[in-house]
Amino acid sequence: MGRGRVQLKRIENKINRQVTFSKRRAGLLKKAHEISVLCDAEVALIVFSHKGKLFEYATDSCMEKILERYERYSYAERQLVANDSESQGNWTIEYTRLKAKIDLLQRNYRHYMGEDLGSMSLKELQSLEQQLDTALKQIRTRRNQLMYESISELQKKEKVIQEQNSMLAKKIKEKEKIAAQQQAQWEHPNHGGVNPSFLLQQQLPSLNMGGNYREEAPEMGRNELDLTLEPLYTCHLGCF
Amino acid sequence: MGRGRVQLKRIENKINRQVTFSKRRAGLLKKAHEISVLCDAEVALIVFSHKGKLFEYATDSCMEKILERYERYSYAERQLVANDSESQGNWTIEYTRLKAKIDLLQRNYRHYMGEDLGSMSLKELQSLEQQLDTALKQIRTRRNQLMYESISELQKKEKVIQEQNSMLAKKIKEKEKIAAQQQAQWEHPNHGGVNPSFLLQQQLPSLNMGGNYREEAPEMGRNELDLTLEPLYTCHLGCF
DNA sequence: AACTATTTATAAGA
DNA sequence: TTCTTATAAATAGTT
Repeated sequence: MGRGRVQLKRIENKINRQVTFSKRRAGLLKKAHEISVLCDAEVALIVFSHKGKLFEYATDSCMEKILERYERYSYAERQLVANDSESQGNWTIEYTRLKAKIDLLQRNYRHYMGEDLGSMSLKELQSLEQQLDTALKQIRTRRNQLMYESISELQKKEKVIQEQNSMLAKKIKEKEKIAAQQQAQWEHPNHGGVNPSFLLQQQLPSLNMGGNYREEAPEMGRNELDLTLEPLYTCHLGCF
Repeated sequence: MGRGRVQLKRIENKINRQVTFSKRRAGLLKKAHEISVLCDAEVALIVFSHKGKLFEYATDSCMEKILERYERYSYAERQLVANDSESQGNWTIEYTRLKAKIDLLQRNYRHYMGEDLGSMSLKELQSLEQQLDTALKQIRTRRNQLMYESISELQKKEKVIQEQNSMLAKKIKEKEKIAAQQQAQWEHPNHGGVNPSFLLQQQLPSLNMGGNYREEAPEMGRNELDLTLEPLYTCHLGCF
């Protein structure tokens, strides 16, 4: 249906295939829905694109129910509701089925680990290779995403801490000012006398050093260092 | 599509509904197959008629495989369903154990497919990445090995066939020589007379043509062509 | 089941 | 991706 007769074989052009997939997928889902409504049928449609993306349609949006029904139909023996009298008979079958499932999964898993490849055909190998390649890409994308997230979180933290630091710096500056004023007041009234500000004079240089550090803080890259300064300041300030 | 626009609602007339179902079902299955082939997609289609009859299509006739893949995709929902049915049930411990095993395997498997990576830490992702990378390398090694094996086998075959060809060529050359000698013997004794070699003279040109082909044979790339010549030669030789 | 008038789907092009 | 359009396909109603 379209401007040319179509060959029933894989479309080699990638772009073309993608476009056709997009269109036909829409058509297929629509038709599935139509037959479901018009004819009162129960339809389940699952489509995985070449790239592995999932598209699905299910009557009444109840895929699991239909798949259950399908399984029941395929494995007539299967019964989920187990009454004690009935369950005994079905048990063996169910058990066998599960074991088979495990076997299949383990085999697949081994293949995904690059083991036990001897039994695979060239075609299977190529398919596996492509799938793994895709998976690896996805994993790397996810890893990068995680790393970026981690980085931006660290940057946020850095910002917060820097703000804290500059706030603390401001506080200390004010305290210094007050301290200087107090010193001036004390020094002028009692010339040449021994006074209690002796202790304060000893402490001032260390406070000034702290002041210098504070000015530099906003340009610092390592927040941990700044953080360790905080209790020191608090301690000094606590002396006043 | 048809002689009237169609309302998207259940067809009440039973006969009509049945006929429409039949027609549309065929169309739907066909389209499912087409998108699968054209776009290299994996399709599973399940249709239960109103009466409960099952119709299905699956890419590569492997419904279970596709359903497995689907289940892996919609893992979270499946988990809920599983928990529900487990809580109501008389399941034995063994059954639960097997199911747990399957869950674990499927989780790992999903990770190997590059799906459901959200729950993994950076460290886990890096480990997975490395493992997959290793697996991929092994798979590619195995694939290359298979291809080399295939190539060397073909080369062996080619050699055998070429030897066969040159043997046949030799045979024909000898036969020609004998034929030429016989002709010479017949022509000399009866000068100008009509003789039975008339028939042979007619055949010689075709034999020479065959001879020319034989000379080229060792340089030919396609053995099949040479093989088809074999019965022809045999036939000509049979005339002597 | 076949036929055919129409409606739909869609391939190709923009 | 989305729109348009020419054409192939699907199919509703009929025989």
